[in-house]
Amino acid sequence: MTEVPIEVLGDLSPADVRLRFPPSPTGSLHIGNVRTALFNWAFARHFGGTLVLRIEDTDEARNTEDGLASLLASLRWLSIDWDEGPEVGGPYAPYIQSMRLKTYADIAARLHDAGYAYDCYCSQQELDERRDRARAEGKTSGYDGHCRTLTEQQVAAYQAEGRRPVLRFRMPDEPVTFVDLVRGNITFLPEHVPDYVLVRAKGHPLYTLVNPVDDAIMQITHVLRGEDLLSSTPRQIALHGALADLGVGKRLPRFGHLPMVMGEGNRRLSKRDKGSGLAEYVERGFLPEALLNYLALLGWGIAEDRDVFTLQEMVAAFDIRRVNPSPARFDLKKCESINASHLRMLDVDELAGRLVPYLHKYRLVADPPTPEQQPTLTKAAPLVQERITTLAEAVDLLRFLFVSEADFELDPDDAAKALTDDGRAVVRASYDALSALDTWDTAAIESALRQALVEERGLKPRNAFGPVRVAATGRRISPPLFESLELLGRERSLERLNAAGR
RNA sequence: GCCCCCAUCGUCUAGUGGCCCAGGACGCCGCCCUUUCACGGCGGUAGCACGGGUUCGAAUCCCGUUGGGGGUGCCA
Repeated sequence: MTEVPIEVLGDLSPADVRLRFPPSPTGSLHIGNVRTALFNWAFARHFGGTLVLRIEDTDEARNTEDGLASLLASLRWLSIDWDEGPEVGGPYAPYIQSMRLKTYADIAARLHDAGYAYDCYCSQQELDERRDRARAEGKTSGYDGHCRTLTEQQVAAYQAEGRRPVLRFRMPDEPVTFVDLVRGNITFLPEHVPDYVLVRAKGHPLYTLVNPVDDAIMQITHVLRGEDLLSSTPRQIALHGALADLGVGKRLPRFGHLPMVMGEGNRRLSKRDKGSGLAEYVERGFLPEALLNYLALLGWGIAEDRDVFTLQEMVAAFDIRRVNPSPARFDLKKCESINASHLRMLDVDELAGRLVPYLHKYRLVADPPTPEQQPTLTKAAPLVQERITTLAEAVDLLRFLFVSEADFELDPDDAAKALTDDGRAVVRASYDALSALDTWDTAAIESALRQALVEERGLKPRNAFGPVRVAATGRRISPPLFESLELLGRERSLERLNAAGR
């Protein structure tokens, strides 16, 4: 009834807040990781604290060649910036774990010497057998503590067999309770949190060691991560305790576990799902600020009646305690809608600029646009602004303006439907009317076409302008016709009408 | 199996004991606007998982059930 309010800062001053985003450089950023990065970033920026980017590449099997470069590029595209990390340095450099192996080895040795961790000689097979048995008996599966208290003779015997030990953390025999920043109080009993491996038999440090160790060393104050890591939190808290005794790290970070991002149905959004990779969104022409806006909505909201906001607004309003703990499904339709809203919020020059790479991809404009292309693009941008959901959609809408006459072609399907015998007659009439014009602007074009087609020939606007649209733009779907003709210019317009009217 | 987390329209959510026979957004449907496609405007569709408590009063608190998610690795 009287729930204890969750303390976000405690006695920490806002500017001392330190968060981290610790991705593995495994290639394209996953959409779930983007969400995690965003929340950590927003939290740090909200308090004016520090965001650390740390590269967790100790699992060499998962790393890809240019993973780091593309990771950094992705974060930059998103405009998620970091205060310490690769390329910017910082007091705890290096921030790439494969360059910190010595540190981990030292700490592992100290943990071992102080008795916080012990050598475990159990073979994989023995582990599996005992685990299966425990499970069959309805007990917690996980390490059973077999090597916790080995005698010297037993150790000698194992070594004589040629066994190489792993380093295993000795979990304290007491419950672990912590206040999750999004879920409140959570308790784990010791019998449910078995001892776990810190270092492989080959001497290779595991995530279970390096992640908390670096959090401690780097003075991380708040850890925001996916709910999939909730069950491993008691282990990390126990490790932090041991590290503190060794003089590593000053304070236990506070943890907040973000809801999972789900894909279609009830599955976690996985790398294999369509729409799970950031690259797809870049390619389709989502705006980074819109994607981030949508991702924020998965678990967080800025206000009751509002779901479109800027990053600045998010930073100002962000409160981890207001994050919803239940899993959220990624809804592409809503994401597109948010993107469309952001597209409409852009000022025209900005939009024109953002369109360039997409038009350039199809060689419709140069990047940057030529002096001849720029004015057309600037005038065309507002014509598509309310018609597109993603930047890439503008390509088909604007192609007719930038394509060379030699490459211009009519969509066969649209031409067949619009340029019938009647349709071509309409086009011829429009050609006659427009070629008589001495001013070439939207108003003059509109009145000439209305006069010739609607009034004189008695056509419905729909039937009158349809064939003209296809003749001039090549498609039945286009920006507004009269504006389009003006932008196309007199010469090219008449040429196309003439060609299509025949 | 065992442990942890979660539970309001199809989806994301507002709601922290009376303001809620539950509000917003996306989607969907209809109408209006309209030179196409859109934008915009208006209207509609649809939900508190179930069962017990507590209380004058419960979507809101408690317990249970059911359902979903996560974990249970010499992955992270």
